[in-house]
Amino acid sequence: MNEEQNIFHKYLEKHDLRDTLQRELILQIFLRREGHISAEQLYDLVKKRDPSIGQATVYRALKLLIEAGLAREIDFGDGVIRYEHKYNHPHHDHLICRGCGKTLEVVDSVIEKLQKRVAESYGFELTDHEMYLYGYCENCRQKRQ
Amino acid sequence: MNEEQNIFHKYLEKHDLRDTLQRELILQIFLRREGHISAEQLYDLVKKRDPSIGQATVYRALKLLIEAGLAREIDFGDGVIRYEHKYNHPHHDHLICRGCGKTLEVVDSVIEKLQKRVAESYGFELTDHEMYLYGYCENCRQKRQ
DNA sequence: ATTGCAATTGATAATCATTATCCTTTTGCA
DNA sequence: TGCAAAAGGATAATGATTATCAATTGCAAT
Repeated sequence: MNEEQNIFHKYLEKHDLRDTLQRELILQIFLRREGHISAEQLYDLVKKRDPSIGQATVYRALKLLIEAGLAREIDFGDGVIRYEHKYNHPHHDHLICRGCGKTLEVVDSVIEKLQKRVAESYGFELTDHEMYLYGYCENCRQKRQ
Repeated sequence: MNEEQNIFHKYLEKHDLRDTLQRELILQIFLRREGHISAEQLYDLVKKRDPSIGQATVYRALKLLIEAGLAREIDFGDGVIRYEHKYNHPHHDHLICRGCGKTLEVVDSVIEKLQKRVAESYGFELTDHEMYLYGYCENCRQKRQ
C-alpha cells in the first residue's frame, strides 16, 4: 500500500465513506498516469480493467480524490476539466503552446511572492491562484516561418 | 459616435459584415456596463430594449466584439464565460474573494515581466496569459472571526 | 456468519451554457 | 426596385457534468 492509498483510506474512514473496489481501481489507475487527464480519458482507462464501471462513478471518485487532497483540477478553458496528481506534487503553473497544445509545468518563486504581496496590498489574504501562460513553443515557431 | 462604435463599424466594413440594428443595440448596451457581464445577463438587458432579439444574436454579436478587439473573455471557472471591455481598458488580472465573490482588477508590472522571462526560458514566445488570485477580502476575514 | 441499513453503484435522464440548423427577414448594392 | 448574400429568431443539438433512482454492497452490531 503506497502513501496515496493510505491517505485515501484515512479520508474515507474519517468521513464514514466506504472503501469499494471501484474507488480503489479508479485511484490506482489515476495514480499510474502522470500529467493531466480528463474524466472521460480516465473513464476509458478504467473501462479496460472493469467494463462494468459507469462514468458517473469516475466523476464521483475524482471528487473524492480532490477532497482527499490527492488530485487537483486544471481548467485550460476548453470546456474540459482535467485532473493531475497533487500529493508530492507541489503547486505549479502551466505554460501552454497555442500551436500544438503542449503544456509545461513552471514555477517562479519570485512571482509567487509578488502575487501574495499584490493580494495583500488590496487587503486580501491569498489562499491560492491559477496562472496560465499562453504562447508558441520553439517547434511551432519554427514551423510558422 | 464614440470611438468604440467607430472601431466596430470599421471592423464590420473590413470583413464585409453588415451593420444592423441588433448589433448596434447590443454594442451600445455592452459599452454602457462596466465590469464583467455574462452573455445571459447581457441578453436580459437587451431584451428590455428590444424583446424581439434572440439570445443567439447576443452570442453572435459578442463574438464579433471580441474579434473587433472591443471585448475580452474571462473565465472564473464556474461554467459561465463573462465579458469585459477591452478598448481603453488595458490588460489586467483578477483578484477574487472566495467568500463574497467580489472581484478586483490588478496588475503588477514586475509579474508581467517575469512571466515573459519564464516563458522565454522554456523557449516559448508569450502571447498572453491569465492569472487569477483567490483569497479572502478584508470584510470576509472579519466576519469569519 | 448473518443481518440491517445507509452508502454506493450503474444506467439513464436532466442541466445548462453555448452552438448549429433552418427557414424567414433584412441589408447593401446593382 | 430587385436580388443574392448576410443576419436574425426560434429552436434543436451538443457535450461535459450532475441528479435521480432502483438495485447492490460494505460494514458495524449482533
